[in-house]
Formats: sequence, C-alpha cells, structure tokens
Amino acid sequence: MRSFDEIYAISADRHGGPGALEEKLGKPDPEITKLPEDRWLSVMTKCIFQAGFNWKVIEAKWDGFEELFHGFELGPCAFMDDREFDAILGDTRVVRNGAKLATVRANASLLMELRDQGGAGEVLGGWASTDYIGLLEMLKKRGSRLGGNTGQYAMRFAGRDSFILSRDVTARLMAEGVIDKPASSKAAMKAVQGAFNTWMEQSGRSLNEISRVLAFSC
DNA sequence: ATCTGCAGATGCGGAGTGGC
DNA sequence: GCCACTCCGCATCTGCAGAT
Repeated sequence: MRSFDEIYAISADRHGGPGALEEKLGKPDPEITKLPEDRWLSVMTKCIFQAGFNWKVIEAKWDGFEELFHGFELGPCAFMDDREFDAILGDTRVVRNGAKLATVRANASLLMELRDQGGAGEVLGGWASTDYIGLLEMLKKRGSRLGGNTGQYAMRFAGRDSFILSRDVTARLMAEGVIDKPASSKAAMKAVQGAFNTWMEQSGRSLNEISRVLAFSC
C-alpha cells in the first residue's frame, strides 16, 4: 500500500498540480454537530430519492418535497397519519415512489430516537472518523434505505467527515491491495477503514480530503 | 447464531420510437 | 405538433442457500 504522499502525487499529476488539486478537495463542515435535525432528514431523503434516479428530476421537485413534508420537521414526519401519507403519494410535486416516501417516516423516527444519545448532530456529526464504518453500519441497520452508497452520500452532503466508496475510490483501494473487489463484507469495510486511518495519521487530513484524493488518482 | 453472496423484484421520469 | 408506448438508469430490498 502506497503512502498518502505517494497517492497525492499521482492525483496532483493528473489534475493540474497540487494547487489545482487542493481546490477540488472539500473539507467537512466544522460546525456539523450543530446541523438541525430537520436538515439531516432532508439530506437523507434527498439522497434516497437520487439513488437510481436522474438527479435533476429530484432537484427540480425538491421545493415540493420540503413543502409537503413540513420542512422535514421530525414530529410531523414521524407521526404522519395514513390519510396525509396517501395524499402525498398521489401528489405530483414529489416522486410518487411509495417505498421511498415511506422512508421519511422511518428515518424521522430514527432521528428522534437519537435524541436520547445527544441528538442527531452529536451522534451523526460527532461520530469518530476513525470508526466511520460503525456509523455506516448503524445507518444501515436502524435507518431505512440508508445502507450502501446512499448513507455515504447523505453523510457527505450533510457536511460530515466521510468517505464515499465510488467507482474510482474503490479502484484505488483495489490497486493498493486493501480490498480485492468492491467492499461489501464487514471484513472488507474494516480493511478500508484501516487504510483510511493509516492515511489520516500520515497526513493529518480528513476522510473527505483523502477520499477525494483517492478518487482523483484514477 | 450470525454473516455472506447471489438472483430477482422494485420504482418513476425522460429519451426514443412510430404513427397520425 | 401530439399521443401512446417501450426501454433505461441505479441501488435498494427480500428471500434463500451456503459458509463461518
């Protein structure tokens, strides 16, 4: 496995030098633990709908989603009655996918449960980056449709420190011998976390930056 | 008992096609 | 210009058999 500096050099070479590369590396939001609950639910829902769909369609309808789901306030979403849910199901201001629309109620409940543990911001935003896979596992287990890439994108878009196992990042991890195929097993995820932890130690950088550097190296 | 990997099902709007 | 129709994209979920 190459050191972070070696991979960084490859990426810088491919993307117009260190200066140009640096500008493309997003950093996590330092205030992420203060992100309100409704914004977590909003970004989760958006990622769930974007999965498998044309992102422009979701973007164009997003105001409708915010409106029909009460700005994603947890209470109204978690305790929505069937009558209101049916009305949304037939409203063209949202994408009328019943299974996905139902995730709003389920994930609102999950976020409410987190209040006992300090709240969504503290739990999701404050989860140690060195155990990021633990957070992903929790989202998969307790959330609705937040397993796989969707949970990863949701964390990234919310502004949390995160990696995304995209095609390019996976290709780099395979090239470095960290995994031998796209990570799906627990053992593979553990190996991925281990590699990221090593690169974090070597560079002092965030998961975000490392993930982006890996992606740009392919 | 728990985890893993696989196959098949699911879902909506957009693009493309053919016909008038 | 417009209607009716089909296929496609993408990642999840479910159920099951097999492995640990």
